Amino acid sequence: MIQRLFHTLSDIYGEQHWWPCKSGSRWEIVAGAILVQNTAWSNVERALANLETAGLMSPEGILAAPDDELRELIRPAGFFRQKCAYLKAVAEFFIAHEAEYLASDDVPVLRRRLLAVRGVGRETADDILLYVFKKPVFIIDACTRRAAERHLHLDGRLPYEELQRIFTDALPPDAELYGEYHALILALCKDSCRKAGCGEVCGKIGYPS
DNA sequence: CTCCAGGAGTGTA
DNA sequence: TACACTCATGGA
Repeated sequence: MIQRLFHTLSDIYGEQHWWPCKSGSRWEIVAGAILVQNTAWSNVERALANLETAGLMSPEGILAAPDDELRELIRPAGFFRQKCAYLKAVAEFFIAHEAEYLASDDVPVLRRRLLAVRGVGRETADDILLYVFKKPVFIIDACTRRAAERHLHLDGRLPYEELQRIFTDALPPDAELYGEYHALILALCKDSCRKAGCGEVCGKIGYPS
């Protein structure tokens, strides 16, 4: 079921080539992962563009910027007071451990340590492990839970790691595959399937009409 | 106008 | 463990 859904989505939406930011630098992905928390990506793009224009698209730049200035730059992404503090905490961690995270493959340990950083919860930690450091970690977000419920007949309210294990048990540990799958699920999420009058897409997937 | 988007932290029972 | 609450902007 899980593999079939992937191939169906892949046929419909094609290659997604994520993470969607312009430079694709590791830090830009980290910053995006923090800024996108409970926020539309269109708002994150403005904040990232502001950081770029201000010359602060680096962990060192984030740490050097006064809170007042940083908050103004990221304001479009919402929750700017929290996210200002989160970005600084993650910047410090990133500077200290980037090389180590590139070298190590001990995913459970890397994940635990990321979760100890202020502002990094399960989903953000997995965003970073997968898209920044290319570790085979499957991301569970609100869209994944909805897709799991509607198209895989799973309980979307299952605990994070439990739902995650269901996906990883059904798939080979391939970071490329996990990244595509997550991107495809978000493509599905933005599509019409969660609205009334679901069209051709839902028919192919088997969404009950 | 209301609703909500690729969450996380804190407090309560 | 399981909820309720807070944080904030911009688009539909």
